[in-house]
Amino acid sequence: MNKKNVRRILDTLKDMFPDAHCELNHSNPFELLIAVVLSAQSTDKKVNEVTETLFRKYKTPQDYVHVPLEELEHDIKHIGLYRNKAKNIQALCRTLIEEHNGEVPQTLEELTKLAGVGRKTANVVVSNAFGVPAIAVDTHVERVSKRLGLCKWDDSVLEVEKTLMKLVPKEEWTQTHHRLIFFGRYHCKAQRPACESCPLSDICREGKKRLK
DNA sequence: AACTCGGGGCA
DNA sequence: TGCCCAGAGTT
Repeated sequence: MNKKNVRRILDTLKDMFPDAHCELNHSNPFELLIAVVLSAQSTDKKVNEVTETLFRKYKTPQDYVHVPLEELEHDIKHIGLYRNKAKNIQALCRTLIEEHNGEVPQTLEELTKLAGVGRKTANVVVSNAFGVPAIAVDTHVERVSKRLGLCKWDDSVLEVEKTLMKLVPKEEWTQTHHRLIFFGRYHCKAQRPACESCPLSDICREGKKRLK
C-alpha cells in the first residue's frame, strides 16, 4: 500500500466518522478495563446494558472479589462467555489488589499479564484511559484493513497491528483505530458491506469484487 | 493454527 | 437456522 492511498484512506475515514470514539460507557480506567473484558465477542450495546447496573453495585476491585463467583456470573449473565469472564474478572481484581495497589497498570506489559486481558484489550485501555497512542486490532479492524489492502489477507492479528502502526502516523493511531471500528461497524459490515456507496471501493479488494 | 467458550441480535 | 458480535486461553 503506497503512502498516497494510505493518506486518502485516513482522510476519507476522518470525513466519514469525524467523531469516532469509544462507545463503552465508563467513568474511570477500572470501569473501562472491566467493560472491555466483558465486550469480548459481544456488542458494546449489550455490554453497556449490563454495566449500567453492574457499575452501581461494584465500584472497586475489592467489591468484585468479596462476592461469590456465582453471584458475579449471575450479574453478567446475558453476555456471552459469562463464566470465563466472571472468573477472569475476579482473578484480575485479585492481581490489581495484590500487585498494583488496587490501581489499573498503565503499560501493555503489565495489563496483558492480567487474566482475561489480551493485546487488544490492553491497547484499548492504554489509549482510551491513559492517552497512549495505540491501535487495537479487533475483528472490525482486521476485516476492513484486509479489505482495503492496508495489510495482507493472511496477516495474523499482531501482523495487522504492526503494519498499521507503520503506515499510520503515531499521532493518528488512536483516532484511526476508532474510525476503522466505526467504518467496520456501520459501513463496511462483515456480511453486507455498502460498496455501492463507499468512497473507497476503487482501491478496495472487496469493493472491486462486489461492484464488478 | 484450530478449538472452545456462549447468550443475544439480526436477516 | 446461520452468522456475527470492540477476544483470550489452551492444546
